[in-house]
Amino acid sequence: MAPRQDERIRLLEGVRLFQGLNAAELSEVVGAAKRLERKRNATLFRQGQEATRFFVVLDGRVRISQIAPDGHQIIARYAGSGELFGCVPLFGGDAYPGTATAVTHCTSLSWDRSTTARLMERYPRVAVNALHLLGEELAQLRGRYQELATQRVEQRVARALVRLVGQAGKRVEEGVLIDFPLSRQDLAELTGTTLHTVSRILSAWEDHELIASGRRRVVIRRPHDLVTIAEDLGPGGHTKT
Amino acid sequence: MAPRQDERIRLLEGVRLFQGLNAAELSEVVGAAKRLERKRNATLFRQGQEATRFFVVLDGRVRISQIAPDGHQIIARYAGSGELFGCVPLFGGDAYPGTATAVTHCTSLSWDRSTTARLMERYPRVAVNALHLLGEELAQLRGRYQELATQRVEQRVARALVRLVGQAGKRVEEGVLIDFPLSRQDLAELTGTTLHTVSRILSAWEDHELIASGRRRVVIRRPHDLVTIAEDLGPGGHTKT
DNA sequence: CGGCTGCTTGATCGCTCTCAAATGGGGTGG
DNA sequence: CCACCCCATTTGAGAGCGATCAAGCAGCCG
Repeated sequence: MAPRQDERIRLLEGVRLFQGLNAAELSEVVGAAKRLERKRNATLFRQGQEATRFFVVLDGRVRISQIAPDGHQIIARYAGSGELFGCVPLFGGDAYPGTATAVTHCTSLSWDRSTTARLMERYPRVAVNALHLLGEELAQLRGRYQELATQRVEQRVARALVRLVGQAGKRVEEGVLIDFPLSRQDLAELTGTTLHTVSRILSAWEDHELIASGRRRVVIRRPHDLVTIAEDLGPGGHTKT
Repeated sequence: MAPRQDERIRLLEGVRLFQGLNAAELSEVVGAAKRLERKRNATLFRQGQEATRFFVVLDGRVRISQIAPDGHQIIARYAGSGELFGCVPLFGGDAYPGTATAVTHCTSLSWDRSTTARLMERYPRVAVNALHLLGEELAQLRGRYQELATQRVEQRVARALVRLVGQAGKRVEEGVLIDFPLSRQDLAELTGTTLHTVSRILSAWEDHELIASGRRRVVIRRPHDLVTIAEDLGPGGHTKT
């Protein structure tokens, strides 16, 4: 196999949507894709735009946010390497429900609507994979929904950070760094609260040396204790020490 | 075609998961299904159980609820005729994420895991339909998530009722009745609040003759005004008259 | 070095939860 | 058919979480 092709295949190696396809098929899939590079803070697509393509992150991180008619904005999720976003064309939707922004410099592959349809038709395995991935996303969202409906802000922020550690945690000497720019405002939009409340919570945690944070930067110094806060059950005893 | 077969097909006529299948195929699908009848308040499956089957509602209404470790319960949704529930086997999940309860006497069809897989393999159209339906559910949930994150309780309750009117609204002389037993507690679990708060809100609406309600019963007398409350933007002016 | 953007912190308000108790409608069993 | 009891609902009082309003501060980039 040509080294050129080999390299191309490697791009999609970790992408679960294409799991089960062989080298030749993967190569074909990559061939049909458009590679896109975006620098930090650039927009990939906007909420309400016609959904012409769906994307896979190759490198970097992308923020998916939604804005309500009343101006309130929320962050639906962050997508990192190997993850899908803008999957509307996969299931025949019309417009993108959110806006995708590059949080770091990032590269992605994307396919247009008809190519997407053709791929799923030719390789039913892709459709099944898509079904699985969508199912997982649904499960995730259900969990977050329940969280939002039943838990206090502090707990929600803790959980959000725990999830982010899983997605983008990087060991540094102080602890575990969330490896992309993350402001208080971002955390607020991720957990359904205000930047003021997030700031107060992080300040309190900083006092307890649970985290170390700065401008758009969060390091978890004692992940285990954060998990404890995240999982703390019931409105009973809020033992914070 | 035998009238027997004809009748069986009719069962799945409105079910979008099987859209595109011809009569013979539909008949086969029905043949592989297990018919299940449950009376009011009976359980179809419980949260955490191994997900062995997936279901389609033929008649009646089913409540899907989730309970958190801390005891807080939420209602994920209500499923009516033609809708799917317990779709975990469709996308290879493990256990049911919620509990399904018959809210009214109801009948359903269900298929086991292997039959499901076989159906999707034999009729790729079914897999694609499933993808579409799941996509819609995801979009719905995203909307409700944003709602929960950004709106006041009164607005959320109004929206929940508006949705329920769409799903189960029935014209009666006073207005539009939500056509299944619906308690204050149910509405609270549907909107992420408490039954007390819901009770107060409904009482206020009742005073304004916007609704008429009773024990597990809600009639919307002025749907248009309810929609106004539901869509009322911004924290600006809460003009309630 | 200057201005912008993100962060902190105080003060206050009010929505909503919590706790408590009373009321009443409806279904059930005798 | 009636009486009783259970359960849904209502309503009050009070507390508190978190939003809102309002400044001031400090990195960082240009």
